[in-house]
Amino acid sequence: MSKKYWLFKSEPGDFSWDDLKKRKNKTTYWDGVRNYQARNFLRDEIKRGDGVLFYHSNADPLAVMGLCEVVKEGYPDHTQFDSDNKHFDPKSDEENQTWFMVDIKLKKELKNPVALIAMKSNPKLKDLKLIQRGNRLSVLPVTKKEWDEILKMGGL
DNA sequence: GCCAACGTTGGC
DNA sequence: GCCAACGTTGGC
Repeated sequence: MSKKYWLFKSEPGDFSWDDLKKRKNKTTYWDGVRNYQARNFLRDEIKRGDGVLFYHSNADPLAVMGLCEVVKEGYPDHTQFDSDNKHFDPKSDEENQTWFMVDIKLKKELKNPVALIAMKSNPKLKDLKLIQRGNRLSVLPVTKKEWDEILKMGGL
């Protein structure tokens, strides 16, 4: 099975690249995804060893900050059962697991964060899902070519 | 703060 | 099953 590549969005106000750096083992679970298409990726497609670009949305700058690796494959997102959590889903229960998450570990920081504008103006990235109109997925696939190009732009 | 794009909800 | 209303995302 060949390795796949993904881009995860996070609002730094909620969870930033720096927050990840401070985590034990630089590892975190990726909770709070409440979109079915993204859920399907998390549950079915994202495998241990896959590469993840960590992207800051609703931020300054809007940019890919660094690389992570998937260290644990899809398992139930416990926040769906926690009524104190803002991601609580009353329609979900232990027998009816709706939402899933994976664990990712920080691998490498980009020398230069790759800004959204830079990706938009790079013709090699014209098909990147992140920059397509109306895109709202917080977990989306990236091709090997796009992955390599973004790493290059980031100075790796 | 605005608003376009999209997903979800609920009445019918 | 349709679709209007509403909520959210996320760039600007």
